[in-house]
Amino acid sequence: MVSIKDIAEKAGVSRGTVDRVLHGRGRVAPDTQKLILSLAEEMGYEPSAAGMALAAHKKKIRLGFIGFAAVNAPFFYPVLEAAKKKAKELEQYGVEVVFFTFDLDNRDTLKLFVQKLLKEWPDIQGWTVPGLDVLGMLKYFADASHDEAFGKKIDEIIQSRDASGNTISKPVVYYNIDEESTSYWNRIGFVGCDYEHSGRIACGLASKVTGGQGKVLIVTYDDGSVASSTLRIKGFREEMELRHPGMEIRGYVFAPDLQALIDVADMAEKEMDRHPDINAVYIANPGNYSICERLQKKASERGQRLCVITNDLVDERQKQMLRDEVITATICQEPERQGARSLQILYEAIAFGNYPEPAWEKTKLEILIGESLL
Amino acid sequence: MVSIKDIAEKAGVSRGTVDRVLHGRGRVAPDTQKLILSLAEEMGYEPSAAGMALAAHKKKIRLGFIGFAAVNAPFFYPVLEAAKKKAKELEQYGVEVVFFTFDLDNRDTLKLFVQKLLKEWPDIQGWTVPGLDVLGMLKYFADASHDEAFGKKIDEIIQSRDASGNTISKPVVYYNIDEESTSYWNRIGFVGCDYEHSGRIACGLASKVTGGQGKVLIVTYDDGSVASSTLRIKGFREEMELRHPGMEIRGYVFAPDLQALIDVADMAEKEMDRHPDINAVYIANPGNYSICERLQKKASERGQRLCVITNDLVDERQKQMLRDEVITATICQEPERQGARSLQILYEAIAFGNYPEPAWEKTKLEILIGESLL
DNA sequence: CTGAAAGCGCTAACAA
DNA sequence: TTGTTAGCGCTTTCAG
Repeated sequence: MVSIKDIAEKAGVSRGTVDRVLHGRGRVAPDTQKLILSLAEEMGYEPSAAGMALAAHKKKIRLGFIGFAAVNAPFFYPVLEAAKKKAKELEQYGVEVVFFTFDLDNRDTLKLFVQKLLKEWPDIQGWTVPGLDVLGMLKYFADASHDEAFGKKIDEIIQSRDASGNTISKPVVYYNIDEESTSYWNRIGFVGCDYEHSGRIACGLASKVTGGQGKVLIVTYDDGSVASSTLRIKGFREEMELRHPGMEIRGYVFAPDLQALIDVADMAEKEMDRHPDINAVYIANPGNYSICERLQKKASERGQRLCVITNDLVDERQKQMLRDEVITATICQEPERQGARSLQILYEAIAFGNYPEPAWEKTKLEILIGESLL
Repeated sequence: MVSIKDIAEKAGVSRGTVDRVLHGRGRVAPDTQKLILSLAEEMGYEPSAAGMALAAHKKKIRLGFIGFAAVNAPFFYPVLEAAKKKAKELEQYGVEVVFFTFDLDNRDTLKLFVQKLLKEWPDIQGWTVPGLDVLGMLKYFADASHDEAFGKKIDEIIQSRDASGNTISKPVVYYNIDEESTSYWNRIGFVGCDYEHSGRIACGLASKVTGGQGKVLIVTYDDGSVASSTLRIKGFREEMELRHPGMEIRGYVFAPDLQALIDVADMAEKEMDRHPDINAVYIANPGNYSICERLQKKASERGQRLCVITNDLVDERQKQMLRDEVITATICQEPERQGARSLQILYEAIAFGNYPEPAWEKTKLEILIGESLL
């Protein structure tokens, strides 16, 4: 192992100088610069991760993790758990992670969230957020609460000042959803799946299970405008047209407004009545999975089996449906990795100046069937 | 972050004493011991990973990775690549990894392997091996080559001496296959899949694709005694009997000896002729995948589609078959993780005394279909 | 049984 | 432009 000290000795300069050259900070005489660089090259210098990490302790790094309290967003439960585990790990590197969670359906949690944010933000050096327009939501919340003080603060939260007093945006890593439009902060990376690809895989599965003759009902638990499910459906359609000529889409059920969410299953049953040849259902985002049981029942009354494809693996009930073949397969997107890697990437950026390349770290799209579970 | 120094100051002792208590090395007065332990507890002491890693630099850790040169064992290519990547990473922690690879079909590589082993083994502090009886194979090789000197050395290779001069076995982490019978070395962990579970998943897939009515031909590219495929087949059968009453196994093709390997595809075709209702083939270990094309052709002559399940993802040709639906699905076992984690576990054991718990780190069993690839 | 001290590799503040 | 130095947290050796 060749260290900075070795190079310094061989070059007849101090360790500080070598450090400056290697990191391009501060001015160094061109000759020594060249000497040191070539020396580093030929001696095969590799920085010591342990040394760097130890030195980074002095930075007293604090990161903020913004996420959903998992009560009404079960998908985010494993994300949050994994983030907490990673936080414990980072603690061993002298890093503190502050968790800011809220539940969109619960104004109290939002209020607490805002209070905590107001208290803690100044010395948080970087953020991890679930690619939604969190700041926009907060602004909306501030308006709705007539909380002008908070409304004004929001922009500051993501900013810090550099040595010369200029404001600079703090680094932010997105997870789960990549929202490029929220460009008001310094997005350095994204950890999440390729939703279109997810839809293609769903189509492939449905095709194989139906012998290439799938007649498909598509169901989404949203108003049809949510990025994740529209992208999945796009992928599904494209794959179908490209490679599965025997398949057709028979219907598309979604909830035009929030109230209608409870009617989704009814609407889906009606579609099945209208199209008796439907033999596959694609549920493009997590929701109330009791729909699977209802549709499967309808199919069995006809003496058929239904291919049901879902996404993610959110609770024990869904797992049981997989085991019972009520759900044929579910496509997952490594939620644990989304929580863990987003924090890790942020840490490495702040501690060592390592910016992720490429910025999009794609999570695997895993196919799970009943037999995958234990 | 509370450090050993903080505890030492509060307890009015030196850092050395705290260290001794925390690691149970050396004798410490019972009172101070208690004091320090309670102090550590209440102050919430967590050891700093960076500090430990930096201090571990002094150990000059050298690890040995034993594996197959990937020429005739394509499964091991990604394993080896991942191990090399991990080795680069560990290099940044002051660790050197020495690679010892050989090709069982090539005596020259074996000879080189042995020479390197003889030269390097004394200061290698731990090993990573592909759970096969590598030492047994080497003994066999030594006998066959009349290389007595080497034959005698073999046992020493995995041993070192402790302070008092006693021989102790060096820690060894297995990957891919867990061979508990090779108990002559100190196996501290294993990274690999659950082969029985792999078979269960294969059965579940075949069932879903055949509407629960699969008539299955099982093919293995070995003499029927290799652990990985026999376990997979066991899992397949068990799952079938337990949960898929409509399925049946129609035939079982394997190669009684090495010569017969080239006849496997012929034998399989014959089985398909004998049982015209065969609609699924399970190829229980990697081999010559041209068999898939031949059997698929036979099926299409009958106007049928065949469900073909394979294991692992070894080359471009197999990938193309997946895309073309010649292979319906393949079940993978995270080869990259096997290479990377086995080294990481070994490092943490030697550097920090962290022994893996549980000893078996199970890799995921991933289902890949054509649409999973790009 | 305990303390003192050096050192692992790197960084950053300060002095020259 | 460069050198010096202290320090990040932990381990280990050497004295006592």
